[in-house]
Amino acid sequence: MAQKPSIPKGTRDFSPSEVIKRNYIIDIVKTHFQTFGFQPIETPSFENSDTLLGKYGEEGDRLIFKILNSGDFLRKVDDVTYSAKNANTIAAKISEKALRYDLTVPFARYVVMHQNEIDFPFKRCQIQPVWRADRPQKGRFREFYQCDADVVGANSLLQEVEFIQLYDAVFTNLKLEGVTIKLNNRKILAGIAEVIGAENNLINFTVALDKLDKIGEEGVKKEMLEKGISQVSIDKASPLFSLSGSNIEQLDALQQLLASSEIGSKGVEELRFIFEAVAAVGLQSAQLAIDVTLARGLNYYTGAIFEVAAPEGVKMGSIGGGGRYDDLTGIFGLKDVSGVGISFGLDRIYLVLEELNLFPPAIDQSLEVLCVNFGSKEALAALQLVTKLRKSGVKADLYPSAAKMQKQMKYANNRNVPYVILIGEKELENASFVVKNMKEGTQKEYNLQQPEDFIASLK
RNA sequence: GUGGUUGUAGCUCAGCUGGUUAGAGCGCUGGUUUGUGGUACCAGAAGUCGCCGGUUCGAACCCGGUCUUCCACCCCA
Repeated sequence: MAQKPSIPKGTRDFSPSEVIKRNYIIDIVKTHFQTFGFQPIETPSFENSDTLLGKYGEEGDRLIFKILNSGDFLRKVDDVTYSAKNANTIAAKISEKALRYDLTVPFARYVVMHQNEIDFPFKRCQIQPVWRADRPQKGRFREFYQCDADVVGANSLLQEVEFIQLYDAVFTNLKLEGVTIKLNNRKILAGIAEVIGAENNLINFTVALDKLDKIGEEGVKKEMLEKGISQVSIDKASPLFSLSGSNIEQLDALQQLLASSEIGSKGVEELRFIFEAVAAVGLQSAQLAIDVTLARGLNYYTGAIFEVAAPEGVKMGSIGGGGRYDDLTGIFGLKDVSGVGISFGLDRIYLVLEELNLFPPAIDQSLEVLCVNFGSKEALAALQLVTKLRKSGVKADLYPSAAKMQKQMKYANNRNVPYVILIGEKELENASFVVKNMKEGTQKEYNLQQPEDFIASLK
């Protein structure tokens, strides 16, 4: 080992306690996915490049990890292409596969490929890693997990309501209180653009609007001007910046503002339905808030747009997001299939739970009982006891060597083991075993033939 | 992809304008205590100063490159 080994930037190793905590989150997410009726699927880590490229915009294409072809791939590149030194052109020749960038596009591909086996509406969930050649920051990695739930083939707005409930159920179960589910509708954005006369500049308009909480009203207006939106249009959009009051009040204000726009009115109507339905079923711990500045990946959303913000005071980007896309599978040739879905950002939820100290206290308790090893004869009796404990479902272990007692006790202490069992010469003679409660420092003796008494005390 | 920032013992960090054998706390190992951890006291081990190159009599410190960390853009989970 001449050189210290390392891992690529933006990737991480997970230690035992980290894996346990990640699994804790995954288990909760998975449980609720299932109780809401979603069926799990998995797709390959890498796809054909043409499945992914062009689906996330120019910016997205740049962030897709491309996989080099096998063999003597440079042979396929002719001299003209080679000497032109255009990375994209050459990449297309030497790379035909790429790591998946999210779970939604592979899912769309899956639906199209399996359309004849699927019973629609199809509710699927998927928990797998994705990769992005992004520049890492806190909460931004190049390899991270997404937990997605989507429905295809159902136009009803009840789906949107259900996803809000799903978010609420998961975050409530995780004890993460005070998350805000922000809600918007693409139709409202389109309506606003129409009303102010910027419909040809919709994307620039919404991208700028999306930055409101970051750069403020003046910043947004400045960016809109730079992006070619007229001062007249910007002035007309002014009421948006002063939108306030309850969700219903904001909806009323929007309704007035968008009265002349058919699509905008439709968006307000949809949003109102969702709010009223959610109010009727109630939420346990999450807040639902209308946010007209919410734009997100405008590439394919056509209706509702969701984003989940961590509780106030936690500095973290969104911990979940999603929306409706009326024609996602269209890009793969299957028309008129509506889809709506959400995603949980596992890695960010982990960081938030860690910051707020919300993991269950005993979560990293990988061992309940450790038997001290006093030597070959005693260890055999201890192993028999350990075997019985394990059969009863107790996480038990025997220290493998007759090391110094101090060392064994210290090991138990460091591993957070609540009970240590001692079977030495004395105990063997009495056919007993001593249990030390590591937290309280007390000891109790049990009959070696009747470990049930001890096991019962653990429950 | 653009601009900036960081890297010293297992961990968290000191290290003055470049000057002999690079320090602390925690952790680790051993001992006080050969059947008792977490507290206390004593002792000890442990670092190619991220990596490569340059300037210099001399570099952890200055310069260049590179990797990594974090931050602001971009974008996003």
